[in-house]
Amino acid sequence: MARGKVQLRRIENPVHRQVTFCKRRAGLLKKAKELSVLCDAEIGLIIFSTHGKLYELATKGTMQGMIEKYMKSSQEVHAQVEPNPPQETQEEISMLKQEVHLLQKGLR
Amino acid sequence: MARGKVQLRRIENPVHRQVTFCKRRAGLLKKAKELSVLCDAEIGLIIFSTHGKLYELATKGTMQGMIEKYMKSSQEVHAQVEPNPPQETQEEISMLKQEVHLLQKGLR
DNA sequence: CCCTATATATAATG
DNA sequence: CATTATATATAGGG
Repeated sequence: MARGKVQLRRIENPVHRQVTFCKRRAGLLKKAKELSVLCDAEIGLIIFSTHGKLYELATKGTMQGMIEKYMKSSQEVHAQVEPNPPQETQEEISMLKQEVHLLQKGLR
Repeated sequence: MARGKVQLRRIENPVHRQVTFCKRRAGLLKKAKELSVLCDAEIGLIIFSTHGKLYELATKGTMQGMIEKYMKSSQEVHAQVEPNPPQETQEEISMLKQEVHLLQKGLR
């Protein structure tokens, strides 16, 4: 955007990072509100800055209500599919499977 | 944006609304990821469509962890327990590791 | 904060 | 789903 393309990696300069954080956070919140209004969706957005400061948005009702609704829906939707296994764990499985595959090829 | 300015109100035409929902939802998720990476922030995003379908994003860890952190930070007194990774998953990892081991021996 | 040049997002259309 | 004309978002710089 604007006078310089941006790299998709952590901005090292703390001042730049802070400025960008403010601007983009505002933009993100605006977009979230728009999506909610335009498409009649319910949105909950939680942001923790690097230093742990909390920013939030709940477009309908409260964040609490949002969370509760999420809990229920989440259980229904992917209780069996991908419940709690952290992404990391899933990735480990993938890696291992791939390795097994390679090793088996190596044996032949 | 684009060939026509947008009114900040609910889109009545169900088809248009659905299309817009898809596009903007994708955009919002992208922006959220970018903000997270660029500014090293932790973001949790929950979206319920008009018909109650859930879409979510947690940029670090799980949504569960995000929610717990939120609970503490917002100073609410909602103790929430996160279930542990399923044994099944852990076992699968063990099995795979062992298999890798055996195959490696086989190669020697 | 405000501005302005550009990068992006996306409404409308093919 | 791909393209394209415009509307927005925003990086860099006062």
